[in-house]
Amino acid sequence: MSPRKSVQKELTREMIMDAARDLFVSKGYQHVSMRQIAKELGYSHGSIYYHFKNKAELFYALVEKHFELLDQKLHDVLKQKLDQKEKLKQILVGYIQFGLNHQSHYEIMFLIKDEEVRNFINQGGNRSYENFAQSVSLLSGKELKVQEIWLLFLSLHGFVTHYCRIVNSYEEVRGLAEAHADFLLKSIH
Amino acid sequence: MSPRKSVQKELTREMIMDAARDLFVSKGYQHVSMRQIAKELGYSHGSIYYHFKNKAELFYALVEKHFELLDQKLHDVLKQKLDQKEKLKQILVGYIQFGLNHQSHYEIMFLIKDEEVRNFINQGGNRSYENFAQSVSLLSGKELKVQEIWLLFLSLHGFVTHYCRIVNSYEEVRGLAEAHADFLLKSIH
DNA sequence: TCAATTAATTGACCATCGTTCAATTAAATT
DNA sequence: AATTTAATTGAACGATGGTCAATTAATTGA
Repeated sequence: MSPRKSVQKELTREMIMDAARDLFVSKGYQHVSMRQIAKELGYSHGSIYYHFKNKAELFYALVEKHFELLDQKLHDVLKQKLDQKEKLKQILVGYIQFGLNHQSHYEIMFLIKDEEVRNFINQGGNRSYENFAQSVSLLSGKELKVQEIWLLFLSLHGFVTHYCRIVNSYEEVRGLAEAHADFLLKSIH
Repeated sequence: MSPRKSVQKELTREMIMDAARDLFVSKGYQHVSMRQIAKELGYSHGSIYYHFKNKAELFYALVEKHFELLDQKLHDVLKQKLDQKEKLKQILVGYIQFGLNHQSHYEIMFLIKDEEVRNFINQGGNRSYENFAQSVSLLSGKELKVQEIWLLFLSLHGFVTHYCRIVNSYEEVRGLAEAHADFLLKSIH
């Protein structure tokens, strides 16, 4: 009701991000409004603009955290006790798994074309891709052209893109995802 | 200015589609408004709703035609004088070419997640895919699992998806597209 | 301690969107 | 010529993302 609430009740970036995450994940970027997020929090929509420049920046703040998660996932696979061939497959499958279990964020990371959102991306995306590429290169056992790794990535990307929003979780396409990984690995062996 | 203009100046579905096509292709589905289309035509925005139920249906009317174009393209490749291996590659490359030279429509055909638009699709998309799959199967020379063809398609799809809107035409990535086709063909040979 | 300053929140406001629909007028039908 | 039908208009609706003066709490300094 009143401007400037007592300090215990002050809105924080974290509070906004928590509310926004749920909505974005369940409804997708386009179908969540700033007013909905504010309502969820019990604040006016204007207040969000005090903490985030606009909707795209708010979403990107969430996405950044998810890039870290993707990096973490890769790291986890690498330190598993598996032979190289197995690890390599795990990386590919793990990438698909990540994409399908964080659909709304994957959309923003790699799918959204909006100029606005576009401007925020790229740093995180490139870093994540570099990690991916280097790991594949190391584990493949043979000299791979950078181009080949890129094409491999695009092929994984196609799988995720297609099943994003068609499917509700990775589990629904686990078998096909593994087949896709095998299919692609044939190209580099 | 007046309702019900003289019959020579009557608005037609074709007129609307022509104006809309240009706008959609240059700006993308999301960034074209019904008012813009109407303005382009010199009519009020309401008039479009007399000819099309809504924006999604208008767009889908355009997309249907592009599916026919895609089918035509496939047909053209098939009747070329090439050995099977060459034809197969041409199909893959041709698919990418089509996607990148009709970006805004490709988006709707295979990328858009909006419920509204979703409902209109599928018939055309499935038929086109069936054509693609059957051709690949015929030309591959060996018994391919349906699953393999599907994964091949998803891999092509990833390429198109990524370069859609990053690039302005197929020409800019011709070399890479051909490399992608070669890369994928290694998986089924 | 209390005035001045700063920080956080509000909600009216703007321009835009897709869509609906009563009113209007030209064309077609009787 | 009267009536019916078909096509077009533009005001209106309920949304959207975003801005900003006004307001009030917290903080700072004298």
